Amino acid sequence: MTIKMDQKKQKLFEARAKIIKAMAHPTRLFIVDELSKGEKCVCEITGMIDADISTVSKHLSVLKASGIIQDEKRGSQVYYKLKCSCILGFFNCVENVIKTTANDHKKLIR
Amino acid sequence: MTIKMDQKKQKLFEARAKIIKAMAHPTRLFIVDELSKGEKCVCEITGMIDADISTVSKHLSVLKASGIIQDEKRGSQVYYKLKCSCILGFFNCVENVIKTTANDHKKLIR
DNA sequence: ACAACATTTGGCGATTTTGCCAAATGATCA
DNA sequence: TGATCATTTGGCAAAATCGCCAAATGTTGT
Repeated sequence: MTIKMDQKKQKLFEARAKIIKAMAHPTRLFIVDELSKGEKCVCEITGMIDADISTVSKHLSVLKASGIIQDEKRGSQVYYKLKCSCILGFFNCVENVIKTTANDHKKLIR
Repeated sequence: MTIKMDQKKQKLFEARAKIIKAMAHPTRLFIVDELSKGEKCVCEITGMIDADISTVSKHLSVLKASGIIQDEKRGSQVYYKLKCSCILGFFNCVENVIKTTANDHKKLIR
């Protein structure tokens, strides 16, 4: 019900938003950043995050449902890894936006 | 209170998440996509979206607050445009994730 | 089978986001 | 000045998200 005319277009943007939404949380962003260095099991990830294990698990399932990461069970542990390394391009651009904003603030002060 | 040890790291990921969060909505994604083709005034944008004008205006202000877009008033109209074209890299990657997921589903069916 | 470990799921209150309406603000023009 | 157009802001109810606890599930080793 948001974008006019085209039903398909609407669905397309919803699908895209779901993926971006999956990254739209500090903890999940941190997880993606860590996984970009290589696969990790849940216990390694929870060791780095100050939240309940169940909370971390839910963050992981959001990322998995979006198709950004994938899991693999080995013994009693579950290992997660990125499915698309292009995700890292996000960070570069985000950093760019942060820098630009910081620069604009400086200009205002000058 | 999410990522262990480092206070600065925490703030960094929060700042990044804020920017990604700004894109994490179908309507806002649509707006960014449209603005990637060139600047547009609010009335042009609202003409393409089936929602209250005030709703669109609020979406625009979220994008503006995140530093992704900027506005410029000309006469009685306000024109918006992207601040960083790298934002478009997001779409490519998102499309990639969607395709990969679709492929995985096909494999399951086969 | 039982205890211990790793992870996920259910549920629930607290917080945040969303979207509409109505009202306010600002610019243009008669 | 008053009317009208363009846009933003305030407020509020509905919906979605977040994070904890407790409980369930699955695995390993005894």
